[in-house]
Amino acid sequence: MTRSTPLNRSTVLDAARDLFAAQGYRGTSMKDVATALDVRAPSLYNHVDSKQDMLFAIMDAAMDRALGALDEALRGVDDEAEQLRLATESLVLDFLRHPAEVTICNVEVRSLDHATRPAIIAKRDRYARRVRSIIDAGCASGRFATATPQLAAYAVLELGNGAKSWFASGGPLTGQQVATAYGEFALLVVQDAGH
Amino acid sequence: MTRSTPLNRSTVLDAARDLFAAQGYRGTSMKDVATALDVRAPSLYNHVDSKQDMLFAIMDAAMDRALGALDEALRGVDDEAEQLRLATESLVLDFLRHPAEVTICNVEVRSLDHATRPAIIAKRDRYARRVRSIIDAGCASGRFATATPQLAAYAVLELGNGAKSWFASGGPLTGQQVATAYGEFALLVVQDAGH
DNA sequence: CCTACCGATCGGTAGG
DNA sequence: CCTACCGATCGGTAGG
Repeated sequence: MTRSTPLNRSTVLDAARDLFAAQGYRGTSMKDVATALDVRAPSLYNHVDSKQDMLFAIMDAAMDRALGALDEALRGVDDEAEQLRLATESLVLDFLRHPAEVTICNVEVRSLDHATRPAIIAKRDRYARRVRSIIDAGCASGRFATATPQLAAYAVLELGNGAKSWFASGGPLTGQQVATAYGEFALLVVQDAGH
Repeated sequence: MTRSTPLNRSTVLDAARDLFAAQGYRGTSMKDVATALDVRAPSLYNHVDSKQDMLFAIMDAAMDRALGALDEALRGVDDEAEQLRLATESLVLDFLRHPAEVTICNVEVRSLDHATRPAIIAKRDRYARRVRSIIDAGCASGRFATATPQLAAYAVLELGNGAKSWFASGGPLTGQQVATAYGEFALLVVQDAGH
């Protein structure tokens, strides 16, 4: 009888990801990760340097993936309204497809070593700044009409979490249907009431 | 020289709250809490039963406070649009005034004992259901016009987190200004695009 | 990949 | 309110 999953860096990180998301970084032991893979804890160190190494690798890859998806979604699109809609859909779909990574990125920044935390924060800020700059550009061109563009940006960035919560609660819509609805919400948020 | 803060259940819970919010429940030791109060760890047990007791007490009180604030905000208000605006403002102001408790309620449900977790989940669901029922009522009366009322409810519930993030980043507006803006956003979200 | 083991820290108790 | 201490568990290493 062979092991259900081969043991390598990728499968170790996948197991750690699921446990970190469900129980938290501090609430997960190396033994927990090893047990999920049906090995003993010391064996993990053949594939990862440390528990902290796993956390950073998971978060860094998740941020790169989200940033790449945003780039891809916006490629060749000039209209600010279309940019905002597509950016929101990209964000929502990323949250729905990768809820474990997103939970970890939201919660475990505080568990990162002081040495590596700034690198993750920088990528998170880059993501936020892209959304904010779409909204600012739309306000400058007159395409959007909100008096509080900064607040609108934070509201839009939070929509992914709303979609994730809804999806986790077992709602019946497909991911694309949810993403489409939230893309519409984002466009509404950048319009002042009454317009 | 006397101690800066008197030691009683209330001050112990306040210290635990700040540390749980900043470092997480599992990332905070009884010694950490005791050190913040300038005593030794065993002394805490004169005021609380256990670490788990502190977590539950903090979360339960926070949920009761939020539910009470929502009741207060909606008292005597019949129009669904005004209800949704006031509910959103109440939610946002609660998030801005009590960011530590809100962070704990968002993150540490998984750290609750299996025996006490359902009680907290029930209160959180009660809160969500009130917001959802406002939106459903507004859709039924024709006051709102969204094709996806369930998704709108999750989006509105998430707005408080957006406000909290924005506030934590050092934005220059007052809490009431942020709450007012997010109250407007909520009303926009329950209108279909183009209406 | 394993067993055996390290020092450190954990929540909590005894007993005053 | 303290000191002293308990068993359990932690991340990680030695050595094969």
